[in-house]
Amino acid sequence: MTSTDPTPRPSVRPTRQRRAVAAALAGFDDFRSAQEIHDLISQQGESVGLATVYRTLATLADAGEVDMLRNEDGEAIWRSCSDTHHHHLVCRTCGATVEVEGPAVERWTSAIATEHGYADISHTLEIFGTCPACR
Amino acid sequence: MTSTDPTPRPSVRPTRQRRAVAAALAGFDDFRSAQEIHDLISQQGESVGLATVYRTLATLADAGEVDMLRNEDGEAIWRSCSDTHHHHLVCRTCGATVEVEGPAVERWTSAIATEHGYADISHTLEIFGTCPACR
DNA sequence: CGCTGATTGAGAACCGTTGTCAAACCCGCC
DNA sequence: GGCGGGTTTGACAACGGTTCTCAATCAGCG
Repeated sequence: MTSTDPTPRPSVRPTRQRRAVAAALAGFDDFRSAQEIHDLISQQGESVGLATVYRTLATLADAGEVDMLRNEDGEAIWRSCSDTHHHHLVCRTCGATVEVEGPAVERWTSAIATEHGYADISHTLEIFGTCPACR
Repeated sequence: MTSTDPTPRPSVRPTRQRRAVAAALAGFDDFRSAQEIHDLISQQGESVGLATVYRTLATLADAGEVDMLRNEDGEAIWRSCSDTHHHHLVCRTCGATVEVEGPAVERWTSAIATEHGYADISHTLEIFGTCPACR
């Protein structure tokens, strides 16, 4: 509210815990739940509280550095991501993930939305299947 | 496992409770949570256990008579639907929903999946925006 | 009418996620 | 190097949606 406030950014500190979460994410190339990430960190000898893992993931997601989506059970799963808009093809058995881009889909969704008079459009599209290795 | 089993269908009985859930669903044309549906039934003087509401919704969803999807918090929300495969254009302000079909999207997703060797494909696609009335 | 399997409801259990709050920590400053 | 104050953390409780349990009840059929 105070427009004269001289410190607009809350200053995110690079702590050991945040580094551990980032490292764990870098070690995966597919989507993992917060608990799995927490387990991996523990197995590597580090100790980071589960609440901190959640907090850090939420921060990273806000910053656009990780994708967060929900599996079919409604659980949140995370993965580091490229910075362009894209969708995912996820193996529902092993979690193997392929990033896919679909200009056609982008065009189709905005066309449909415009056609119905909807503005300020966003969309979610995820594809689930069984990957070659899991069949 | 017993391929000789003579009664493949478990026979779903049309009970008072199931009728109440169906009636509640018919009264909405947008997505509602199980608890909201349960509340509506209570307000109408009927008494149906929450667990029964969940069970009935799950059954209806299996039968393809209602759509179930997840909002951004991961909660399940339901709505009665037409029996063809389709997606939704949902107003993020008032919840107004338009059912849309996208043969192009269906084709695109299965093409992408096949291309990467994924089988047994399913997908989720929802479009969010602001409807004409809410702008 | 009586049988039998399907269905129900109340509440406990479950589980992912978020809130609480005192202790620990980081960083700029003296 | 030592301080000071806001940031971050972790252990744990709390929360909320969903599912499970199981005895009581019900629906349809002979």
